[in-house]
Amino acid sequence: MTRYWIFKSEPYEFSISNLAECLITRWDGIRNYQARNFIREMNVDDVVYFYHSNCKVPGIYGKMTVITPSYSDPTANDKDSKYFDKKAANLNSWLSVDVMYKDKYKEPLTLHSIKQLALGDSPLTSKGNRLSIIPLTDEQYELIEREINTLNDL
DNA sequence: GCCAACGTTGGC
DNA sequence: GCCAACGTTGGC
Repeated sequence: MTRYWIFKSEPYEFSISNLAECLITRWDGIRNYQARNFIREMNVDDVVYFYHSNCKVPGIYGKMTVITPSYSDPTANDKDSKYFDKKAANLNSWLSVDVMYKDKYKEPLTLHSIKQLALGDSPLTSKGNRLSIIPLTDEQYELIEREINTLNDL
């Protein structure tokens, strides 16, 4: 069963353009239990939208796919990593997946536009949302995908 | 830069 | 186990 997700990143840290260059990256440094539990549910070929947060125009800027099952996030136990967690209980305290670049949109789907869609309840559009990994229902995915395709003549 | 919302921490 | 204080996220 293919599932659909949104991953957030601050573009100053890592952007869709960075991913378009390196093509494959490990999505690591997630240090929130709810987000970690979502990573655990991921499967190869899951579809992920790349969301730019904390920037001038927040929104969905591209697409990627999950290319590995979840695995222990090596940065949690790496003293030299900025994501080092000295309290991490064990190797599986935190999880990563690898993702592969798929698309970078000429016209991003802005948060403003997303709020016009009838997504229903989602951490994406609720106030004060800080969740960096957000699951989408099939219906939410369809709405978003259709809007992006319209915007980009896909 | 402001500040609301939320997760985490730590004293009790 | 409660909850106030604190730190961080992220839209505006």
